[in-house]
Amino acid sequence: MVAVDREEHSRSVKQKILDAARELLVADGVEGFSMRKLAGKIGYTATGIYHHFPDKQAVLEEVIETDFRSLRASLGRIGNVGDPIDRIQQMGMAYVDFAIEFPSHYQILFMTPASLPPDTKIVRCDPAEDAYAFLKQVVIEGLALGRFRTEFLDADELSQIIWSSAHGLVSLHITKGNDPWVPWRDLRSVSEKLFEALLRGLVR
Amino acid sequence: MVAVDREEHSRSVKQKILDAARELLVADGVEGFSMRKLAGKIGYTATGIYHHFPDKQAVLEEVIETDFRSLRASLGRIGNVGDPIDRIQQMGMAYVDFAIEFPSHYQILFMTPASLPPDTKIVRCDPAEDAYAFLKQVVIEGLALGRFRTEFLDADELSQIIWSSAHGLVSLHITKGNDPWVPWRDLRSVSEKLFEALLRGLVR
DNA sequence: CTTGACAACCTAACACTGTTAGGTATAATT
DNA sequence: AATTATACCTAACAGTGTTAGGTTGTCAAG
Repeated sequence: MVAVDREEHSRSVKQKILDAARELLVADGVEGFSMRKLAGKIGYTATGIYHHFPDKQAVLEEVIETDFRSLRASLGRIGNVGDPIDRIQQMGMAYVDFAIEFPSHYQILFMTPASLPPDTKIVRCDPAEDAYAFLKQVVIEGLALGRFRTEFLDADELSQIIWSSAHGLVSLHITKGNDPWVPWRDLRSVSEKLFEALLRGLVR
Repeated sequence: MVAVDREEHSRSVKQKILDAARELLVADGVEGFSMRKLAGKIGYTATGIYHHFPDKQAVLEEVIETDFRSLRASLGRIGNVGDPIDRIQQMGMAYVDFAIEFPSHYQILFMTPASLPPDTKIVRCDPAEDAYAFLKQVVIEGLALGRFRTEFLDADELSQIIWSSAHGLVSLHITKGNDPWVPWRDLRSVSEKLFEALLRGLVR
């Protein structure tokens, strides 16, 4: 076995870990995800994983980063042409669809506080950051076209308003979706109505 | 020491635990809250607390229930008179103010999935449920007065839309409030603008 | 006044968690 | 053939919530 084979093998082990991690995350959720369980799924001991990943967070981040590409693709597919307001609505729906497809991913990405901020030096790039940038860019276009009411001048303020609405719906569904005292309506259809109403209230 | 004194003492111990729990929750957050730390604050051992509370969740619930009364009072102060749309806006702001004042409480109440639902028999009454009921009642009034657009007929759908918007803002602030890549605007002023825009898009 | 009961608290322990230190065997390189 | 490094292991640490069982001290009853 030569060095290149060795690297290849290490890469395949890493991939095996990631696949098992995704499976475990989907099956057992964020709370049920543990290094020992993950290791058990591939016949390893928990410490064995630390030869391929620095820590638990790194494993989860890599799983999430991979699956997050589907949202990136959806957002990219919406493109740069057409009415910015329409595109914001479409982006919102893509965002909701991602949360529906990967609720545990979403939970880690958007519902878990980042550990204390002294990570400032090496910025583990955050997919959430990209999604925000995507939205803000379209908001800026809308502002340039004068599509918003005159009291809205700040792209960050507008982005935060829109992002919050989408996040509120999906995060409540994730945390309270099984509580019997909320007669939940279909998430997608409510989302559409929410975006329509909100944007109607935002545009000029 | 007679029986009544004994009860009184037990109650004061219970109160001491609750006070320490509130302090610990505010200081160290949800993640930093542990039974051993809580016990340490009052010179007890962790197990000692279990003679006054069945488990950790019960301690937190009682702390939260107490402080939640301030939101209940605010919502009650808004009353049953006046324009329902105006009242919804006021309720939203009261909700936001509660989240600002008690972020850790809010995190437990609205951002943590209730443990598996077989609690169906003995319903530990959930303050979140009350808040939702408050909102829904005013939404129903608005519906009765024909204040909403004709496509909105369902009080639950409307309530969920409005609740989501409020929740999205405050929950993102709590989880991502320290992330440097979001230039957060003032939560209260953004909230006001969000509610105005959303309600403008909802009303007839 | 003694006995029994009960409350309130303790120490130990269990089953977990993420993570680190240190050892071992196997494979690749010199 | 000797050395080095990889990939894995066991054991352990410091936590977590929680339970079992023992030790007080104060109460109520005989």
